[in-house]
Amino acid sequence: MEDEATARAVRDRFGYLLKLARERLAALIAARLEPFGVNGREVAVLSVLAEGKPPSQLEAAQRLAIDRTTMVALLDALERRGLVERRADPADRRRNIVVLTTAGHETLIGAARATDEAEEAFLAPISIRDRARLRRMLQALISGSDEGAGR
Amino acid sequence: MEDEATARAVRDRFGYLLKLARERLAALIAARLEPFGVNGREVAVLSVLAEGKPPSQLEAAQRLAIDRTTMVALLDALERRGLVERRADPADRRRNIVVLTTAGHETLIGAARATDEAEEAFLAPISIRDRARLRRMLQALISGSDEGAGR
DNA sequence: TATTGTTATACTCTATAACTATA
DNA sequence: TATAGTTATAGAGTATAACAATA
Repeated sequence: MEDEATARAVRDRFGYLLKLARERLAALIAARLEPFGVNGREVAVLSVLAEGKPPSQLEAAQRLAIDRTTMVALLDALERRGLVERRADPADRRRNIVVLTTAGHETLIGAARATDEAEEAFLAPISIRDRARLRRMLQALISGSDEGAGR
Repeated sequence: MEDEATARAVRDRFGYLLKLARERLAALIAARLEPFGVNGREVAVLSVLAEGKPPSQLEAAQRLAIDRTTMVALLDALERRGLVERRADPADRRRNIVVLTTAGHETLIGAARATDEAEEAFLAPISIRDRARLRRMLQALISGSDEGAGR
């Protein structure tokens, strides 16, 4: 029985570690993304639109685990800058198919590379082998829940 | 050269993995903390107050990597519920030393245990050995920056 | 002059509820 | 009846600027 039995150091908690890790990565990404005029979430949206066949707004939101109402504002901003276009789905006119414009594709190329560099800088303190381990562990921790279908 | 050279899957990015991991842990903690009437951040504050000698508001904020203006509202809420007390520092009357009340200490005991259980549930998908690895990796990634002094 | 705590304010990210148009 | 997109709204969490008290 220790003196501080109840007071496990906050710095050892995973909540704290995950918070700081994410903040550090976000800062690195933000710095490298600045020249492209998009933020990390917007790059994620552009990436999703480039993966496989163009999704509807709802599908895009689900792939990113964000709310569909959040996606509306996100796409408004991207469309205003001419990076994406909404097109009514002929097969189901309730849906908007979202596609990258040429400008959007070009922005994605540069921004994706910048994000890769930021991740590289983030991961620099650990070995290549540990980076793969870390990715696998995080994936295992995430799929422990039934996320993905969720939101 | 692949077809999707620019579109590295969003799900493979560490930003996405860290976001979802943190969300899952937060949900597990929130569920187990409900009976104690405190949230995760408040438990973190109580923990910091119990570690070593009682800190000032600013010191408590720095140890948690949160802003001192955020700490004001956090302590207001905890003090209103009788879990902490602010005491003017006799040595420097600009500072408030923040201490746990008896009720605060009792809440911390139960809430810290509940948080431990939530972390255990969160980490269940990976081996004990990997949990230690994960903690070490995250700590290495965090200290790659000059956090801690920051804010 | 600088620092601690405080207040006011605002911004980001997120979620809920209710509406519309389609199905 | 149910779904996709939208709007309005609100709630966390955070940060900035400016102020009072104190150093």
